[in-house]
Amino acid sequence: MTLEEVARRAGVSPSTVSRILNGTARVRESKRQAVERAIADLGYHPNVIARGLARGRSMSVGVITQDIASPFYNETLKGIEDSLAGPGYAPLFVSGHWNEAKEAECMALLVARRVDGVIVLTGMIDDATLLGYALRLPLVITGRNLRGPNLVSIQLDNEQAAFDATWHLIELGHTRIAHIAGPESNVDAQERLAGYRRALTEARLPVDERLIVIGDFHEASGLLALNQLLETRLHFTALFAANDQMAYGARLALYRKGIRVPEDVSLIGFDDLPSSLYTTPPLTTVRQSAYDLGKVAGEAMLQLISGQAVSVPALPLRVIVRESTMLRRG
Amino acid sequence: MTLEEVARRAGVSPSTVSRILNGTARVRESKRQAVERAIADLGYHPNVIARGLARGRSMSVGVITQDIASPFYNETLKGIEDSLAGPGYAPLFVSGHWNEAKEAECMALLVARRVDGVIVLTGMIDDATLLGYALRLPLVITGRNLRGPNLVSIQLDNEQAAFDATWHLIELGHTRIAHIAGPESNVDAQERLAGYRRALTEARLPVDERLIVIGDFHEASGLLALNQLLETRLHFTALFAANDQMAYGARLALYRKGIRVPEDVSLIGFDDLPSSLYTTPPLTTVRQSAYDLGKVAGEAMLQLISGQAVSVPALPLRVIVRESTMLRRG
DNA sequence: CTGTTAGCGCATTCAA
DNA sequence: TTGAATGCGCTAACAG
Repeated sequence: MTLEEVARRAGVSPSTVSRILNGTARVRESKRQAVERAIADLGYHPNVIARGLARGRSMSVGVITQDIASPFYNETLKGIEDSLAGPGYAPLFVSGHWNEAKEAECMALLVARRVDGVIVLTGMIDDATLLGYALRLPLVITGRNLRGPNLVSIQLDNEQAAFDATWHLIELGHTRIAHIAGPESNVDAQERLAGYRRALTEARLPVDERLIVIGDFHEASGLLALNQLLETRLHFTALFAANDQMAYGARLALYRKGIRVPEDVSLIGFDDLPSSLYTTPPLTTVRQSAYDLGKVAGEAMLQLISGQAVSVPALPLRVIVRESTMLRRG
Repeated sequence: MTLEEVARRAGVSPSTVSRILNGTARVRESKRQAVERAIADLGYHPNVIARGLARGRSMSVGVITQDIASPFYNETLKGIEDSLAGPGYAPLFVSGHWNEAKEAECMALLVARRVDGVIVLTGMIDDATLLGYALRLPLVITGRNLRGPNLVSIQLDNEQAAFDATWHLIELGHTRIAHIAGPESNVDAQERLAGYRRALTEARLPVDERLIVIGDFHEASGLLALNQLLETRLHFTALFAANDQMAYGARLALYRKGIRVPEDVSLIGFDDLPSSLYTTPPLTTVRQSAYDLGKVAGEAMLQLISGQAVSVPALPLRVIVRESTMLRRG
């Protein structure tokens, strides 16, 4: 099924069919109907590949994610998919696996496929390289503070949200609050740690460095971190994990030791993964709408592509109080 | 950067460059080197779109999933991505949202983009339609028993695995075993229910239909189902949920009522989601390697595309005993 | 072994 | 308003 066959069957020229398909010019009503009939009869679908070649646009945007199976970024991918679908764009997902070299490969792959833009979800690529890419195609990037032409970065106020999370614990009367941080190289992790510190400081509480232990954002590291914490025999009545997955790990470690949540220690996470509503007890956490993040990123990309001014709405973060935190006892 | 510019810079014809790029024919070593230098100098990347047009192959395969953010199928997508990456294929993910009409749209979108094949992860489209599509392009489909040219279906023995899961409970001494089933229209759900029934029957235990309640594979429905079950005031000491997500919901409902797992009721799920290792207590479940499923599907697709004979390795399912099941008390 | 010549299916000039 | 001609970047005969 080609456009030419449609044209022949409708008794018009290929250009006319193309015009009708794209609304590029006015066409006599009778011809339009003939063409539409032909399209229906033949079950014709325009070849997006050919169209891409001709127009120089592929109608697809690349998305570099770290792991397509990440419970947090999944939701973001969904948001991207939804925002792009309307205007006929398709996302092309590639995984960088937290690896700078791999990420560069991904970018090359996307460039080779002539995507019309790339959305980078918190990548490892350095800022300079990224600005270089922005010279060639529109870029939307999350979790970074970058300014540049052809580039928009979407940020969430991790620092403030971490402050709020820690503050929630403080308000509940906790003074010995441990923190499981994310990888030191990760900007989000740094900001969350900073927010934790600021909250303690503003509350005139000491920051005990021994109460801060580092994980890698996965469940296993949360479990490990908590065991480390326990080995120090330091006293603490509350725990702030830099993401929900690590909170899950910590929660299991606590369970293993017979330490109750929230009676013995209050636990708060960060992300509000869908499953956090179903942990036992349901996890108090910071909601960042991963879905909205994706949606906003996709919309920004569309604006970038079409040359419009981009406006990025604020993405609010807020503490969702559930049952894993409670007033300090005694 | 086009192939033509590379040719000019290397002092050869475009065809020669193309041959070197594709290994289509032997080329004099000196020219090869000149071309390779030119490619490096220019930072040239072949235009996959143009190549697709010329060859009639897009080097991409469509993947129809129900929800790109599904914790189970995520892993599968990852497997697909990995298996396709080697030979230079890229997956194009689209979500059907458990909706037959939407799925048809997805298929149209994929056809319009001229994907070289489509992998359908347990779709809602009926078999006949699917066989129709298989006339036009290679199809790999999971969770169904279909035979046909240009089509391979990958199945897991859900019935046997559900039997094993139920049997595990029976061996632990449970005789009153409830089941939270998946949607009646879903083949996997049907098979799991059948396996549950067969296990009871083989153990000469009565099948109490009131102990079977239907969910939709999401957490919330598991919670709801359990509450329904509790309202009947029927006695049961074990529960088999047709997937882990519903098991999570059920587990929370139990927690809310102060019913202990596994002391008061043993709980077993199905899927072995990554997070099932971190629930409290860690969930006994049936492992189906979602990742392997994807890998196998991707490999089958590659074989189909290249016209090779397809061989689908068996995908074993097995019960992973963790801490949510125990011997029946008293 | 290599260059020349046609398309792949479509959008887009340019004329009419 | 419409058709004919041209080209997007590449591959694949076809000659040599």
